[in-house]
Amino acid sequence: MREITHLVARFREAGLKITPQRLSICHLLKDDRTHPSAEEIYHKALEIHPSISFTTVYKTLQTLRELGEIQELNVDPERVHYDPEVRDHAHFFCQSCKSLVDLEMDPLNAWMMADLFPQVEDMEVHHTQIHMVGLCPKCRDKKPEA
Amino acid sequence: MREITHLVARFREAGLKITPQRLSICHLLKDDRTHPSAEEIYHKALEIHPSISFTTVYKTLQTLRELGEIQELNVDPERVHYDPEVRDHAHFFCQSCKSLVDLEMDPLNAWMMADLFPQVEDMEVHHTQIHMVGLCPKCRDKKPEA
DNA sequence: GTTGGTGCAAATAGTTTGCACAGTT
DNA sequence: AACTGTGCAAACTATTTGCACCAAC
Repeated sequence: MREITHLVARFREAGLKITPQRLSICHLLKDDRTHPSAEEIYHKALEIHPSISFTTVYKTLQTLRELGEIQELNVDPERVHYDPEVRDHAHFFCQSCKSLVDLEMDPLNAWMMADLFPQVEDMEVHHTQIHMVGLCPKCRDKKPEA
Repeated sequence: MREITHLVARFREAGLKITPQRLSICHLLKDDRTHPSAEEIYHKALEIHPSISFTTVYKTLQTLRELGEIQELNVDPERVHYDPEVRDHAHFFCQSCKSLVDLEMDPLNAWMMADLFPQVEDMEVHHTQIHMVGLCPKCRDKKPEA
């Protein structure tokens, strides 16, 4: 997700209006590395706009996704999470505490990915999601099993 | 997913009963490389057991997942898909026709994955999902854009 | 006979939409 | 003024559960 000024320009180009709600949602997303769900973004937005609706949040997220400014993550079977970082990178999802953290991937490796899967030569790949699922250190220690 | 005889043994060990419905679902899954959804499996099962319920299919899928005989794929935001192949491998999901195909990955590369993400050393990784999302050759040609 | 399974129907929850009014341009 | 965005409420859909009866063991 790019600078707010850039987002504003993109909204204008697309004939979309700049509303306080949208701006707030953009600001909220920009600094959030926690991969929030729509619901979580809605609750944070409520603190700024006590009368904002979930619908507005939802539609804004759709808009930002269509503009390619955020990406949706489908790791958590229970809900979609949103990520302001659109460059391909990996994620670790903890099945216990549901936390979702970035896994850095150096550009060289990212570039190598396509080579690992020669079959995708025929496909038009829009994005790649690499998800590791399991238990984070905290949750692993909580459940010592036996 | 292993041989049916092996599955039967595992059911017994776990104190689970061998019912015709379960056996049929296992057979259906075993030969299916299309990554069906629960609904699709249900419809195939209906042809064998005209009175089978979605609930039974659903619960059997849960059981097989708990036994580690199948894995759930979270690529399609609209529904969960099931895969009888539990070894780590990648998938390509077509956003247009919703097809989901396997991307082979040689064992060496699979093994390398962990090295690409040093951060996961602290995590207990249960499984890895690599998803490439975009358009398959057919759908790409259908939408020539401009 | 005991225990777990099946199937029906209803509940749950995340997501999506229709529409009237309000705000941006 | 024109047109898009907002917010409410309702619809939708995949998923999950409670429970009475049935079947495997």
